[in-house]
Order: sequence, then C-alpha cells, then structure tokens
Amino acid sequence: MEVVERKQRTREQTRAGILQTAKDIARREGWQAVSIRKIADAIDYSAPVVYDYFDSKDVLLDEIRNDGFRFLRHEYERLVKLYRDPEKLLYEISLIQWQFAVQQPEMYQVMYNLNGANCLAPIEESGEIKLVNEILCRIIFTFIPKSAESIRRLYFEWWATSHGLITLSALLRHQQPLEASEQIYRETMRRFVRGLK
Amino acid sequence: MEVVERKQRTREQTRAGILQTAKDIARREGWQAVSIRKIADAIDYSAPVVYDYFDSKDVLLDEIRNDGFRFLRHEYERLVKLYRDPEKLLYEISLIQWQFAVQQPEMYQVMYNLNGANCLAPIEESGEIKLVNEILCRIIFTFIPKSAESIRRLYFEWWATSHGLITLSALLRHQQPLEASEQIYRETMRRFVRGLK
DNA sequence: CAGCCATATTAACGCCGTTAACTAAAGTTT
DNA sequence: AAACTTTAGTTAACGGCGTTAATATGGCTG
Repeated sequence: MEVVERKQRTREQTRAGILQTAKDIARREGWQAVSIRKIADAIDYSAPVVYDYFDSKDVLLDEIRNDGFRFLRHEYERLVKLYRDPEKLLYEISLIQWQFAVQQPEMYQVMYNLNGANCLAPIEESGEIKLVNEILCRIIFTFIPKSAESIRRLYFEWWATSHGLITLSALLRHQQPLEASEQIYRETMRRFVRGLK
Repeated sequence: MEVVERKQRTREQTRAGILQTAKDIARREGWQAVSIRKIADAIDYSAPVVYDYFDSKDVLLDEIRNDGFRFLRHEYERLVKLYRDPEKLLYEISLIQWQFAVQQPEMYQVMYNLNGANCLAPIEESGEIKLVNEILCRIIFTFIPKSAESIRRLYFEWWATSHGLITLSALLRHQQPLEASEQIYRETMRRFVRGLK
C-alpha cells in the first residue's frame, strides 16, 4: 500500500513537472518552441512517457489553460470575501487580471491562443472559464441588478476592455513601458466600474 | 524584351498566388495548417520554389501582415477624404476596423499573432503599422489638439477598445452571435469618440 | 552542335507529434 | 527458486514540417 501511495505521489510530481517545464520553456523561448521532446528532455525522460500523462499536446495545453482560469477564479473568490463594496471589488478584480497577465504571460497566452500558443480545444467550452463567467456576472448583478441580458453585456464590455488593454500593452511594450500602460489600465478600469452605476 | 516582361508578369502572379493560397488555407483550416509544402502543392509547384519568392515562411507571413495594415491605411485615407467631421471620421474608421476583422479574419489573425498565426517578425517594427499610427494620431489631433503624449494615449485607448471587442467577439462567437457583438461594438465606439471632445 | 543559364525537381537534414515494438526490471504465483 | 505477468521505460519508426543542397531539364546563345 505504501508503495502504491509513493508511486502515486511521484507520478503526480512528474505530471506537475511536465506542466511546469512546458510553461518554463514557453516563458523563455515562446510557445512555438515548446515541444514534447524538449519537455521530456528537461525532466530526463524520453518523449513517449509524456503520453502516459497527457493524451496529446493539445490536452496538455488545455490543462494549462484551465489551470490559468482556475487560478483566476480562486483569486476572484478571495477578493469577493475581502471587499464588500462591489465597485471596489470589480476594480480589484481588474487589477488582479492585469497582474496575472504580466506575471504569468505564458499562461495568459495559452488561455487566449496568443503569440504562437495554439490550443485547438475550444476556449468557450472550458469548464473553468464558465465558472469565472458566473462569478463575474454575479458580482456585476449585485452591483446593478438588471436583466441577465444586460449583465452579460456589461460583463462582455468589461472583459473586452481589460483584454484589449492587456494584449495591446504587451504588443507595444517596447514603445510604451509597461508602467505607463498599467497606469492607463488602472484609470480606464476605474472609469469603467464607476460608469456602471 | 517582351519575354522578360512576360516572365516578370507571371513571376508576380506566382508571388501573389502564394500569398493568396496561404490566406485561403488559413481561412479554411486555420494558420496552424498553413505549410510551405501545402502552398506549393496548391499552386502546382514543388516546395523549394516558394523560397525563390520569400526568404522564409516568416517573411511570407510578415508580408501578409503588412498587406493587412496597408489595406487598412488605404481605407483610412479614403475615409479621411470622405468625412470632414473628425468625430464622424473616427467612428467610420472604427467601423472599417470591424468590417476588416470580420471579412478577413485570417489577415487580422496574422497581424496580431492570434489563433496559431505566429509571425516572429516584430509587429511594432512594421513600416505599415507606423504609417497607420501616424494617420490615426493626426486624426485625433485635429479632433482635440493636445500634446503628442495625450494623443498617443487616446490613440492607445481607442485601439485597445476596438481590438479588445473584436478579439473577444471572435472568441465568443458561438455563444454571442456576431450581429449582437457588432451592435455593442458600434455603440461602444460611438460612445468612445463622443467622449473624446 | 556545344555550352550555359534559368527553372524546377528530387533528396536530404534535423526537427515535430505520435504510435508501435521492444527491453529490462519488479512483483506475483506456483 | 523458477516461471509468469505486469510495469516502466526505451528505441525505432511514420508522416509531416521548414529549409538547403545537389541534380535534372529545357531554351537561349555562341
């Protein structure tokens, strides 16, 4: 029994190592440089063992994507408990979104298929993304209780504003320093949540 | 001499055929499915001839990207002559942006490295994009003559708003019909240009 | 006709994702 | 202890990729 447990523990460590290695390579060299063989090399295995843990490269990427949305969800839930004022809450969530994109760009890229990241699994069918959607819609609803339709629309606008600023900031980061972009992001998102009520 | 001319003409036709074929495959199967060999097959040549026209796959993609920005620039210049009122002008430019992204999605994808399109040539160093930037900054300036700094910031915000709505609309197109997204886009962009003055 | 250049091809290199075949060690059964 | 099975891991292979080198073919010029 103990043996089985130990095996499972190392098995999960290996699995986690694969995911982490993929992200490491992506961060250093970009997602186009991430290959099964390179991952296997990095964890001192031959390539086929990766398929003992993931059915394909695509499900591996999908897992990382879901990890990203799950991480955001947990952050959001943490903030929900922290801030009572929905305006403040939505603003803080916006800031977390920025922080996440800046601190874990390779995650943000695979979540939205940016910059060579190419996960064919449909984003919109990710279970985690749906949970995130629900949370945010609920927050906006407590803010301004309108029809589900209106809420969805406001969420769409909030998401697009945040996502647009984040991706464009990354695109122009060599012309416009990230600090300047962050300032604009903060002001824009503050203006947005202010304009909601 | 005539022979030379004919050769040059067919040479340019072949070149254009390569670019068009790449876009065709990308539209049908996505950019991840675009390969040099497939392009060559489609125009009844062997793979290496592509390298007589483009030094690498990357410069081929870069060319398509620049074509995209050039197309937009021409459209913008056309609108500049058409509309005197800068508010109306900027709004119409926003609409062209949407139209372009919807009608030529494979172009929009390679321009911003979306959905498997992966052109390593830095976007911000594209000559065409700089021209587009200039045009738009000039338009905004005639709208509200402020410091170059302020103009650049407003342009950044306009661009981010448009780009965010466009990419998110594409992402959610199976949950939210494109017509609904377009309506939101129009209203948001109208609000944006209204809010400028 | 011989030689030359342009044009296009085939062959090859090293990479990719993925699967099949194989090996060696560990555990289990008799 | 010997024989069998399971596990964990390997190497080898397939077809496809971007790219380059070597090779063939056909038309032009001397």
